[in-house]
Amino acid sequence: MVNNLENTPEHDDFPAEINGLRMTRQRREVYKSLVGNRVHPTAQDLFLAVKDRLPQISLATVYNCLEALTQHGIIRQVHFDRESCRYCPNLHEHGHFHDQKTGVIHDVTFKPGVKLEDFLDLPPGTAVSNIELTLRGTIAPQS
Amino acid sequence: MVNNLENTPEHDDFPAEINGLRMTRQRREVYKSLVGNRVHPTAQDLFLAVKDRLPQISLATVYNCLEALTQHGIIRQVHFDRESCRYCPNLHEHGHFHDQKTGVIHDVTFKPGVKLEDFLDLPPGTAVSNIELTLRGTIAPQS
DNA sequence: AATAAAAATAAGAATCATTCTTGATTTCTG
DNA sequence: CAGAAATCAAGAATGATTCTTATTTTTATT
Repeated sequence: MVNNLENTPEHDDFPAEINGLRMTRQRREVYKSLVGNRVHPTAQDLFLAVKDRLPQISLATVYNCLEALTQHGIIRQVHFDRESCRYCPNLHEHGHFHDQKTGVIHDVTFKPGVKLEDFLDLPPGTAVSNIELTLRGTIAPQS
Repeated sequence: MVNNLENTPEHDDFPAEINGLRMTRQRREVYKSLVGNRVHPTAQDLFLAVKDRLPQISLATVYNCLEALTQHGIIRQVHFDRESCRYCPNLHEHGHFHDQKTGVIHDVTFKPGVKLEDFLDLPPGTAVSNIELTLRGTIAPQS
């Protein structure tokens, strides 16, 4: 049988490996669909997007890819209540603002130089390894 | 048939209504189990706790009660990733610190007087109606 | 290049928290 | 008290995610 070249690097300059994770064709397509995407898609969204290029991909594989990418610190999960997980390629520390009118999710950055202790009363001795900040509300139309 | 007195106020001074929500026996027991509880229990946890007093209560009813209490602003839901919802009787604005060693969830308060704009770059015109802040990490043993 | 071992994938079954449906009770209104 | 509305119990249904298994692909070794 013909050797499958699917998982060799392609014409674009996409790396064969990121953070020690081998970039298979599936992982690469999932990742590429996420990077060019500001809407914080769900696994299902990405499944549909990737299907155009890999018609035989399965939803389970998309979940596997997202899990692998997350574990290797290449992407992040975002949670809104108990809705489907959403995924975010923005690795900078940031929160999310969910516009309740439009459903659009905006990244929200911390002001430079701000530390947790500046605005939170943390129990003594706490070492925070992960922050998840979710805001909900509306955005007034700009005049 | 004997009139059912289950839902009349009892010997304790528990109100018959809170925020416009009638306190049925089920809602009262669910709420009481949550108030005396610092561990941010799940619906399942509360179901088991309430069962001691109301052996015939169903899990679905516990969910219904928690939903009603939440809708009326009497308690709050707390989310950790996509784990089961947890419930919190603390209505003050606060976040949660999840100790990854012990699993204990601590309430974390904002320093007095702090405003969101003090530490976040919010899109202009945003009106925030809800904040969810989740921290994960560890707490060093106190010397 | 051939082969064995390891990793990744596809497909669909299984899981599990939550919601929904239905019929019975209970409470409220008049 | 009668009828309407709300609540409840029990179990079925839903839906996102995970798991299982067989197959395919990649890597390591000869």
